[in-house]
Amino acid sequence: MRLTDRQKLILTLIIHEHIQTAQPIGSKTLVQKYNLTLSSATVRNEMSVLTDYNLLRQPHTSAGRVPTEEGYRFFVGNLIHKSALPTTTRRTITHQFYQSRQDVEQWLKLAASVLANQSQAASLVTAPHAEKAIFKHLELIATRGRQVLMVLVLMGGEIRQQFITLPEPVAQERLSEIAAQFSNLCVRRDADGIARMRQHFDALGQDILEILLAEMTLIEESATGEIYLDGMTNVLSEPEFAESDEARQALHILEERSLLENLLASTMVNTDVGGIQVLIGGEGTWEELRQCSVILARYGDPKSLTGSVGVLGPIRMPYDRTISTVQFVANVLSDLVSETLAV
Amino acid sequence: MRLTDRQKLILTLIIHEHIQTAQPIGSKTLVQKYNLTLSSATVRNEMSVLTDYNLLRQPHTSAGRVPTEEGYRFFVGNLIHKSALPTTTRRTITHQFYQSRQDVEQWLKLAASVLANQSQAASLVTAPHAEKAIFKHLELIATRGRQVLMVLVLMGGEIRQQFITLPEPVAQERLSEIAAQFSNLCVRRDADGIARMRQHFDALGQDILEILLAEMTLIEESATGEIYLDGMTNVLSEPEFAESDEARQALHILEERSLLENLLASTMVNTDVGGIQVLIGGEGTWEELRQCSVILARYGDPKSLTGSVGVLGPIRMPYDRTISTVQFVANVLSDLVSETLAV
DNA sequence: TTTAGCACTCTCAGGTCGAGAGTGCTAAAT
DNA sequence: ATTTAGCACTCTCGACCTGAGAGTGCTAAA
Repeated sequence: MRLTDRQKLILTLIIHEHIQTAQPIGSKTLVQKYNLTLSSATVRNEMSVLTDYNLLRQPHTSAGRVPTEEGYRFFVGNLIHKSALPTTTRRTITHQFYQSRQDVEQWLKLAASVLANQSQAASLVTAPHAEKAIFKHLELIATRGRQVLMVLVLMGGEIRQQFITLPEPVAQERLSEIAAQFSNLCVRRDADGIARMRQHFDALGQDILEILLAEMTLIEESATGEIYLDGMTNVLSEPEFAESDEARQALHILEERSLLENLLASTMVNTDVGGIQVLIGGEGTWEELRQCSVILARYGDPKSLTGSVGVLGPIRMPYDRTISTVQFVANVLSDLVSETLAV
Repeated sequence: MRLTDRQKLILTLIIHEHIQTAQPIGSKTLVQKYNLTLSSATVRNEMSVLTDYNLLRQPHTSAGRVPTEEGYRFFVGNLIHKSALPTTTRRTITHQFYQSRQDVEQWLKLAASVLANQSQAASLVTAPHAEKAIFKHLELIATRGRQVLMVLVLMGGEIRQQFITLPEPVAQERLSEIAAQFSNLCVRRDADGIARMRQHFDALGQDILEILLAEMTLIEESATGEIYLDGMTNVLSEPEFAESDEARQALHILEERSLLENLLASTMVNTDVGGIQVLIGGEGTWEELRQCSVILARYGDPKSLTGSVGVLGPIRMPYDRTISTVQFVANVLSDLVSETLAV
């Protein structure tokens, strides 16, 4: 599909205008508003062509034109000029990160909050997660009776805590001893590697080893880390969701962890760190997202820890700005992660 | 305000019917539907009285009656018969808890999910939190360079992790030594107690001690632990929120952590473990919740760890069932917490 | 005290109507 | 070969009207 420059201009203007007003745009309005040196009739003809190409659509005969999903896709793919985020915005964001508590959880929450505010849409951020779980450190803390708190630290900084119940009460000194043994023998090993160390431990140690293995397998199997959401109410205030329950459906995806993981997994599979994915109107696969667009980026260290960050908003979304924002936040997170967490 | 039995019956029936239909209820409908041995005229007279008492309201002259907030309050305060939750439901819930992973975080998520499903409303659950932070265990794990991962365990099982930056790189053995020193000297002490141990530590130890103190103070100052939410989309599907943005406002409270903490703090202040608070229509204080009711209970061990659990739904809510559910989930959590976490 | 009867009120769904915005087509102008 | 003016046509949207239906309050009788 080859468009003339004028057609591209008109498509761009219509999208631009529609994003602001949420209304169908007519030929006359367009000419007036942008002082085009064209008559409305000419614009009408071009619009007609764009409609044939399925880039524009009329809600009904004799209303203005509205971009189709394909229109948006063409726009995002070919016409968008990747504007860098204004320096002031970038400074504001960076500032917030560097003055927050030095804590991964805080950073992720902050990233979600910043994205939600900047884009006025719902944001989602997943914790950095390694494909392979590599052991770093184990801690066992007696609580009472046979209950023991197990804290497992992986290379890269992922931490999991869990209460386990031992066959019989064990003194704290004994637990610390075993934990130290693990931390010495198993550091930098994966689940298989740890399994092979089995004979170095006594009965109690072996019990704990089994639990540890189960836990590490569990971590590896989960496709993504913890998921942080923010700004869901932003989406609700968009006019296109005023009275249908389309918004409810879209937000439902965010709430249902398993759906969300699917979405992330299938979208991120081809995306490298630094890359960005734009999913417009569900792309035929996600029925519930027919009215929504999702912009996702990957952050972290490609070889070890990666996570996703993105926003979900109405199709009618300021793509250039939002894409820049998502990308910028992903970069900031990448920096923070590689500074503090890298293996 | 003294009501006759018949007035109480009529009020109860109207509330009951309105909760199901979300419509104003007329005298004739009421008589038919519930086979009352009364004429509609009599019911009309009684309705008129209840309207004078400000327990009922007419959306407009010559529509049926709708309960007022006060009506709901009277109902919840005086007329409700606390029905125990059906045994099967209780078993289902208990079952889910006892077959989940033994992990506080899992339990809280599960509690939120169960409540949201059972009540078809939004649910909120806060992590158990002690008024006084009492030290139990410290762990220091070298990551790289001067970055150290600090894991702090409090009596009661609250865990906080944080990256700290030391003035210079320190070997893991040295860190473990210091951590062990803390765990020995400071166990069962509060922030003040730890501060008094300052002279027992060397320079590095004192640096860490300061960070530790700051962290403990921070924990104490935060009124509640982590907050888990679920089922926000349930609220959106209620007919009264179909086309206004009242729902958005209400859900906004759930998203804005600080607002939510206020709500919890001011509501829970008079509530003991085992007790329950019902906040109907914002009670004049919470403008955004004018259309909503919040039901909250406290769980945990009154002397050490407590948290809140509750739901937020439309005013038009099946109070008896929802209250039972919230109370039941609170009890289950109390049991779990006192079994595994108690000091 | 309760109830039958009745006049009255108000909403809601449906229908009609004109204004306004926008289109596509045609024929003239560039 | 494009571009543009002109015009007939289409469709929505809000305003307005209308009648059916539901519900009320009051009065007088049971």
